[in-house]
Amino acid sequence: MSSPDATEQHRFDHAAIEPKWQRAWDEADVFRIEDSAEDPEYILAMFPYTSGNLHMGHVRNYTITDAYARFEMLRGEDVLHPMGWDSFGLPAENAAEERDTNPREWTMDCIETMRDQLVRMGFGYDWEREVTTCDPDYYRWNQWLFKRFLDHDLVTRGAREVNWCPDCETVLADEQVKGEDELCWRCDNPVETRELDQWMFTITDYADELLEALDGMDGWPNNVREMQRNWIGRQEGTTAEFAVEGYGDVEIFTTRLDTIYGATFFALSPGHDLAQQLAGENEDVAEYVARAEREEELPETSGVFTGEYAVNPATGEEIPVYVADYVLEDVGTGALFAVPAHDDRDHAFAVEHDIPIRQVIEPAADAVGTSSDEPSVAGAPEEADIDPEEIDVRTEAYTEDGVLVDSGEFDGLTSEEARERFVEEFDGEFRTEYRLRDWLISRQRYWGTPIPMVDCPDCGFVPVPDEDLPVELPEFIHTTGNPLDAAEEWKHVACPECGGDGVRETDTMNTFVDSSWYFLRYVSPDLADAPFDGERASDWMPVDEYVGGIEHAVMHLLYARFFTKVLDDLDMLDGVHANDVSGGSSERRSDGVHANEVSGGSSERRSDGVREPFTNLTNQGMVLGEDGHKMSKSRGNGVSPVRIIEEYGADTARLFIMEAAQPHKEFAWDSEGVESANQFLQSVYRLASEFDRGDIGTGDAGTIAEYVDREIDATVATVTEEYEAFRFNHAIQAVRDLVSLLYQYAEYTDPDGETFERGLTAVTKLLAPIAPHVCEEIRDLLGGDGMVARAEWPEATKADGYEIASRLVENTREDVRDIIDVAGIEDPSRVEIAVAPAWKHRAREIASGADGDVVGTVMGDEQLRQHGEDAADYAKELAGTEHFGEQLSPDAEHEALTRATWLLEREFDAEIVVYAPEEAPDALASEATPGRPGINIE
RNA sequence: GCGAGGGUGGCUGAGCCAGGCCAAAGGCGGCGGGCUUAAGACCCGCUCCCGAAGGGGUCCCUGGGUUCGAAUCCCAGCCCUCGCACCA
Repeated sequence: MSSPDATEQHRFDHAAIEPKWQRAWDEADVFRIEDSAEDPEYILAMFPYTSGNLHMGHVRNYTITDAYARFEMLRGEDVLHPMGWDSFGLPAENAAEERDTNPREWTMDCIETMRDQLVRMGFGYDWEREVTTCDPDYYRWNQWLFKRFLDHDLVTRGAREVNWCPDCETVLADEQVKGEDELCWRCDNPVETRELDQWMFTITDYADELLEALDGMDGWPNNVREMQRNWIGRQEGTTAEFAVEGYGDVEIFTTRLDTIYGATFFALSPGHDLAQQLAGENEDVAEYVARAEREEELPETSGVFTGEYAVNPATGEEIPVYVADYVLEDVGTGALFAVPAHDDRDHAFAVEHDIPIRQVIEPAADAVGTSSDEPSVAGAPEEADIDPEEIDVRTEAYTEDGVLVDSGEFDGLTSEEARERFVEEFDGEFRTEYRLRDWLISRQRYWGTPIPMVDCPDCGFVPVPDEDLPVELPEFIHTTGNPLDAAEEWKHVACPECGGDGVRETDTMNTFVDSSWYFLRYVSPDLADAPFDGERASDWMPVDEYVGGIEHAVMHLLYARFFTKVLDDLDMLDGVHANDVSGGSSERRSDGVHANEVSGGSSERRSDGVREPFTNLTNQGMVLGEDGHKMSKSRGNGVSPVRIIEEYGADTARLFIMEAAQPHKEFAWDSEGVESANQFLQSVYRLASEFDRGDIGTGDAGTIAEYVDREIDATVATVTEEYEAFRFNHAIQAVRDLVSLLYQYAEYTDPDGETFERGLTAVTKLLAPIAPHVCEEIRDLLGGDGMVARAEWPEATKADGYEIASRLVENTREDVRDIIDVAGIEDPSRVEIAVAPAWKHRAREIASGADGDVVGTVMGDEQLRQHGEDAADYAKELAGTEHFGEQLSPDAEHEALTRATWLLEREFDAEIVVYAPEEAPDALASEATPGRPGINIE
């Protein structure tokens, strides 16, 4: 594999250096953060589920936070960058079954393995803050918090429809029901639905705030906020009652009360109480309801007439009542008045069932949409009117707002006015409906947090007293159903209230409860008398940078927001809002996924503070397999992090991942890219090593050193900006360019030792957040004080006029190339370069300030007139220029080109002469203009 | 259907928010050269068209518009990706 060639001695061995530095960091407590730290940068990655192995998604996620955390540390920030384990959950039970062990042992083994892998990746965590959710010291606080929620009426218990596997005797999550046939994932038996009493958190109490606060969260990607908005699904509408003779009033919910005059039938969902009742009396209805229950999906227009009629409160008319599957039980009230003229589904149903279609809304330009707060652009045609004549509701529903017609005395009202008006007219009630349901936290599983309640025949459900917490899990029992249910000894307990025979609640909590506040536990992981130190949490929160997968866009991120708001309302997080108002708003992220508008009118509640756990959120993109598809076992395109660590080392893996794409974008694994990352690291090491051994001779400082110095400063400035903006790939590119420049420098001449070392040191620090091990090794080699992990981030700004000078040099080089190419010059021996004389700069200056008569203004200048014809010609040229970019002074141009002479010499292998402003031969100087020197090639 | 994000040179992908050396970064692929016995790796150039001195032409999904000036801003359309959805 390795032949001992010359460069071999300048290679590093990742297998040797990585563990070495990992140990060194650990021994020096580099990543410890003191409790006394004040408002540290809180950088957090979503903690992993303890599946047993890190995958590339984890590696990417954790490389991002680690690099950023190290960067902030180097800049002198206190950094909180903790790690923990999302370690409860059903897979552990299954694994335990398969392997004949128990979930605890299995999980603990997984944690050991995964922690080891994290360490091997070189991730710097404060392991003293490690949090493990399946540890009783953690989940006791789930129980404690559950009780506080209970105290504050945020817990309810009620019947819910759930998936039930009769064979396994347990509830299943939706994800655990396979395919269209709805089979149990474990035993392949058909799943039933059952109504069970379940514990729930009333997250719906916070629906409005959860929704409205999203507008101000400009550190979050738009798509996540939108997904949460969709999920919460607020609908503002109206309820009203329709009387069905003999059966009383039926409540409906509608967002289009304005169309009520057009209601030509009434529809109930098959699950609606009245539908069920009618099924008992009418065979057709019974048959249809049964069919709807049995079959997954009925045709959209299916339905059955019940023989009953409902009274339209607007018209007093009787309209037929149907049971129809397209009416959903859990939307609104499960009953609606149908307006075929103005709703697509109602329309289709009416056509199918031969029900009249009555138009009651006509299009009207000024009634479309809501208030038009944007004055129409001058000259633009009026808001596209739709000709009422062109609307034919017999063929298609007209679903836009408009003006009422055929609505009795209300004709002419706009839809919006009508909705307001009709609420009173027809005894309706404004109501806001949500798609969001209360959060069902009950799970009939073993491996979770026991819900701390005791069911007493006399007292009902009684909470376990705080002093008896935690309710610990009993020994795992292999059984088909819920092992807690089978744990007889554990289950039977005295009622805390009356002392009588009670039975423990055998449901455990959904594991999303664990992850809804773990970021608070990191603040004070060992605290014994509270879930977290409120004061410190108030100072340290919110999390400044939260990074994780998009799959948690709704569930976890919504629950965590909910918890944070509740904890604040329980006065456990006093300072969070106060702190949050000023700090933490995200300036960065020009990645386009963030909000472009901040809500103007903030609600009153928000003025109290943001009450949000995560200021900036980044969803890292997926790491795809080499074939461009999602990595999966079945495709066999997975790449194992451990294998990569072994073969190339953690630094290479980290570098490759970070340079492959910006964090939020997906990218495909690419073994050539990995190879290239590795080679780059080796070449950085080689350069340092050669320099260290004196293989690179050193000479005097001169213009080349000046050039290199400026590039070093520029690189430092660029890299700093790019890190701040989470564009690590751009940062790496800049470092690569600098390394390449250093190579060229050493190749061209004996470099100035000081400059060269400064360059190497800068590279080491700039790269350290991403490839920390090699950088430590190089720093060691160069004899730096202490570790890079604790070094100081270099400070530098780009030199004055740096960008303009770079462009000048680059353009000049390109021009030389062009000329040689186009003129077909075989072997240039001499290149003469002359910057423009000062008077041209002056002319340009004057021209840029002139309005109108450029030539006149320029020639009006006494000094310029002395240049006669030449000045006039140039003035004409300038007159045609519309935009004057910034340019360097003649001297600065001369200096910039002189500094870059070596690059030209090196490239063209010719003598290079750069004339000072007034020294050039006239012919050459006359060609030159500011920013564009005259060039002569022989 | 509603909403969000996109469409850039052979591919990938920056730039777009804050319009101006933008024929448009970087990478890949391709071409030429260096190094090498050779291959690989590495290094240096080229890679829209025309051009015998740095010039000209065309170009950033399509079509309009704003502007002295548009890949960038505005309008309309087409297409893609994602989220939600028999949602009253």
